[in-house]
Amino acid sequence: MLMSEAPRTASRAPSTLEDVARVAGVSRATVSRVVNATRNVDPAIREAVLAAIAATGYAPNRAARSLVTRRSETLALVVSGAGGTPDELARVVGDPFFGRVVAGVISHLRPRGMHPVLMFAEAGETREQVVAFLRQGNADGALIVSTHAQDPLPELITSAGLPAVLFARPAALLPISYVDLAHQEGGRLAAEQLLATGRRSVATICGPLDVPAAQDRLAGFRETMARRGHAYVPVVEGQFTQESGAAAMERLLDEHPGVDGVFAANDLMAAGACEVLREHGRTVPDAVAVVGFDDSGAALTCRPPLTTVRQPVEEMAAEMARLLVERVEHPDRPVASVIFDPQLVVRESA
Amino acid sequence: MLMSEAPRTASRAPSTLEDVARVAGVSRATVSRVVNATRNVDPAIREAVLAAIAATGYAPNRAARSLVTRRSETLALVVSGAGGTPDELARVVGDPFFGRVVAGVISHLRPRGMHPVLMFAEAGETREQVVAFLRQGNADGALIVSTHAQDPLPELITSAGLPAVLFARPAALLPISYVDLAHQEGGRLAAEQLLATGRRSVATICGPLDVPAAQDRLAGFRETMARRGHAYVPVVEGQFTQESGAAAMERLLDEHPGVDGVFAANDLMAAGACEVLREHGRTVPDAVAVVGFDDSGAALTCRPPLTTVRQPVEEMAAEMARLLVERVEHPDRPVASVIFDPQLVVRESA
DNA sequence: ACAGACGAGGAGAGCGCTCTCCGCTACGGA
DNA sequence: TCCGTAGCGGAGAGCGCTCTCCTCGTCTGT
Repeated sequence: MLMSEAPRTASRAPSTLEDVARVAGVSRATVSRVVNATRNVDPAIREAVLAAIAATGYAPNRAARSLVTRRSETLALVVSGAGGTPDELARVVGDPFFGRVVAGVISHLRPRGMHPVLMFAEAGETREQVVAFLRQGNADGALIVSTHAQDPLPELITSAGLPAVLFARPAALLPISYVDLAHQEGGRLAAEQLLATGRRSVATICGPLDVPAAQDRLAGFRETMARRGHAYVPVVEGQFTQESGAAAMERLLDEHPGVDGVFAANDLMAAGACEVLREHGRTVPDAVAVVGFDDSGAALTCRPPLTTVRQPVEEMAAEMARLLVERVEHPDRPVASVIFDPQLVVRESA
Repeated sequence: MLMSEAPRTASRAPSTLEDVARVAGVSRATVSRVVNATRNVDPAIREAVLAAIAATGYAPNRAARSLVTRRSETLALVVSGAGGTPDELARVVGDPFFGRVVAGVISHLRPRGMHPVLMFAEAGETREQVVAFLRQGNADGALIVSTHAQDPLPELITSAGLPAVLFARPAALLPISYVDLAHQEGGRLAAEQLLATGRRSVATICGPLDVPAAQDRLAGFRETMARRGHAYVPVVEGQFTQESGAAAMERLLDEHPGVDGVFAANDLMAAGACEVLREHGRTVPDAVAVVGFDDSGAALTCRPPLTTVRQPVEEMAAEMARLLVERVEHPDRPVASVIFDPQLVVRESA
């Protein structure tokens, strides 16, 4: 192929409905009806229109359509609370959790010919940008994944009257739809797995206690342990990072040397714990069993591979998309929430 | 906050330019000029308009604007060649490489108030969707990251006359802009590191040889080795997967038991090689040094952490965005390419 | 003091599409 | 035979914005 004159499938001026109508010898309205399959059209005319569309290489102009339908057929996927630097961004985006969210969202949107716009909001101003973006009609609604519990974005979106669905219940009471996991149930699964493998001295590394999900995981874990006769369970708080998990494990070994089972509120902390245990010569799972949470990539790369509590993230994300599309189409319906059940994935660590 | 009557920052009918004009007592044109800072406007009038905008809660309608400007102020970020199932999607999106690309793109786009639309194209039909999406004016251009060398999307886009920038040089000669890495230089860095650590019997696990990048890495590696007196270097071809890296290492150990240094053309294969070496009781780096390529997450989770050749992915992605924006604004300028230099990251494996 | 130039606001024509009417034809029942 | 009705195509009015003129007022130069 020569560099200079590339073949022009699309010629200079893109063709319009008017052009197609002229070629097909019908009115704009009829072409529109064929394009949108909006009313019965005589088969012969339909064919003629289709031929004209092919001949002219017509592609409907989305801006013109949006202008009258007041719909962009686009959703925003907002990661809120992410840091602004490329490094932090890369960390968030590179997180397998994010990948699973995107995959779930896409799986619902793609069959509908929709594609998400990716946005990241952190400092005050970028949150306003998100709201402005939606208010300008760039997107019909927002799928919001907050990395922090106290994220103000849901409130902003709600008070602007824009459709949105959250991943995880908002910290404050808000008239907004969300999907979430039965975190307590996840804590219960972890407890039962540890007890089932015969552990007698069990501790837990919980997540930051201002995060509702971390609270719930801990509560479910504790309650189940208590119900099985373990009234006291040592708890150390981590920050959902591998380092904090390692530090917590050090402390646990220090204060409770006899520990033989650990539930970490996410896989990253569990991986940190495993590393510390190995350094201390405690084999996993023989000396100490470890259960993680999330079933992230860390669960697989960890040695040994982690037994963990899996969130059906893809399904949850797909449900978010479903809820949002539904809300965009029927703004009058009440907000809804869907809670998913976690699942225990047994690998080698417990 | 009550669930029923949320405060309406944006009232029912969004206000238009017309509304603002009426409130400010000026014409639509003047308001437009203020909004777009397109011409000098009398300070007093300007203030009045600004006040009216605040009072009405006006947000410009993007569809209407796009209709006349023929610009969507949106770019598509296309991952082409990705699998269609949620699992495969999650794998691609969860790849730290993708995260770094997104971070780089965002870092350039966000200051300009632009946000990328995420699209995945795999089978034939979804590629057409991407083209249709662009032709409808949903996005002004495409940033394309192909996972396979023989991806037909660049050709499709080019022949439709749509602006696009590729990550990595296209396999076929195409009038299209791209950014790429000096892969040969990367191969050279790997060779020199292995030689610098005193390795005498060096082999390489190269990537699929239909991928230009794999060829270049191999060529750069070989040439440097040859120049340093190592005329023959055993080569085993891998498929850029951890399994293929492991298999290649097995074969290398079998055919060349004396090997004491290995350059794997990506980190995943290097990780596979490390695992096999460990199983065979060869310590890394003492018995065998291993150098990877990419500096992906695998380089860090690998035991020992990999010495590897890093691509400045964020910068490359940002440059892609820059090139594309430039091309959208000046379609008549010739296509351009920018080649980045790799960097050796020394960790523990070599 | 007057002509010319310049600067700034207003009027109005669309951008390409959807959607509500309206009109025409064909057909069925009384 | 005639009217009611269903079905389908056409006409035309915007959707909210930008942008090109046009007009008018003011400022400069002689």
